[in-house]
Amino acid sequence: MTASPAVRSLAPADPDAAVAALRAHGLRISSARRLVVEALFRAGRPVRAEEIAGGLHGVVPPSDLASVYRNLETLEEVGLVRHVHFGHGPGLYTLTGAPEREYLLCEACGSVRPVPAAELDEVRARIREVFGHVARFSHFPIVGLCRGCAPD
Amino acid sequence: MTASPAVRSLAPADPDAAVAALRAHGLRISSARRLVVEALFRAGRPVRAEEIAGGLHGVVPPSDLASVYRNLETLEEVGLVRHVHFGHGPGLYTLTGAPEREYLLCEACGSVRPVPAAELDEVRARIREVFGHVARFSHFPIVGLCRGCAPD
DNA sequence: CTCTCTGCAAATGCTTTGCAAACTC
DNA sequence: GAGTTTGCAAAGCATTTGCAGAGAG
Repeated sequence: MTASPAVRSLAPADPDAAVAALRAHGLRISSARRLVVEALFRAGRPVRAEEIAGGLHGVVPPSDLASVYRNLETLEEVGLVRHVHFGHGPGLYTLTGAPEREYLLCEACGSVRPVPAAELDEVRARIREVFGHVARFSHFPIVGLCRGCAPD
Repeated sequence: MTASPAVRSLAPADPDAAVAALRAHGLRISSARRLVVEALFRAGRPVRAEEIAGGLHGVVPPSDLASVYRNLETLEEVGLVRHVHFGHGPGLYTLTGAPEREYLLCEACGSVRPVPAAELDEVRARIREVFGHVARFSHFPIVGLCRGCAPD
């Protein structure tokens, strides 16, 4: 069984593929929308809406913050984007990807450790056994103390 | 080995004990401060700052929102209070307690399931084995699908 | 040509801050 | 009295919304 093109459509490899996916959803491709997509690909990590609007330090042209938020929302509805909350700051937006990543946040040193979702499957299985609950750590990270900050 | 009085001081059983703990930290007991403490004991569940300021539906006298926030912050510093975030709304404040509770949040039906922290110790152990990370689920819940909402 | 999407500005929701007066110790 | 803490008002930050005009299909 080989990977079908349909599978790829969930995690486009580049901005053009992402734009094609948007068109497939009946969405129009404005320059503002394309820009958000480009910015997310360029960033390659979760970023604030404001960074995108600000042009990612000159990497893409600056654009309107409200439009960025509207587009991020649209892209989330379509499943191309998601966002995470580390602590109390603004939400951080990132492309949904393969491999999907989930996060461990250290509340002592502030470090964020992204891990492929599969590495948390054992933990997920344990949670499901005990509570019948299927856990996702992609919207909120697993908060605690990283190896360096935990005692002994 | 019997429980010492010192251990109890971390989780006062009533408003007076809590107030005594505050005094022990050199804090003054104003009526606004006492009121926040009373409200948290009365609520018995995580509540919004605004609910406290609003008097918890007539249970305590209404008070100033800014003072409520300031006092919640002070109480958190002292370790008497903590807060949780379920989704995007306001933070919810609660007394630190014995047994401490952590939360499972269903993103489909919105249900919140509080569980004694000890019930998550196995899960915590697994996370520590794999990642060396000591997890706490008290600031952010474990988000996912509850038993009723998860497929098969 | 139609309907979506944008840019701007203003509004919203939660939380923090400045400051003079009130209160605790 | 000295030093906290309050209440009020205003500011701050992230995000959302209204609306007329621009742009995509």
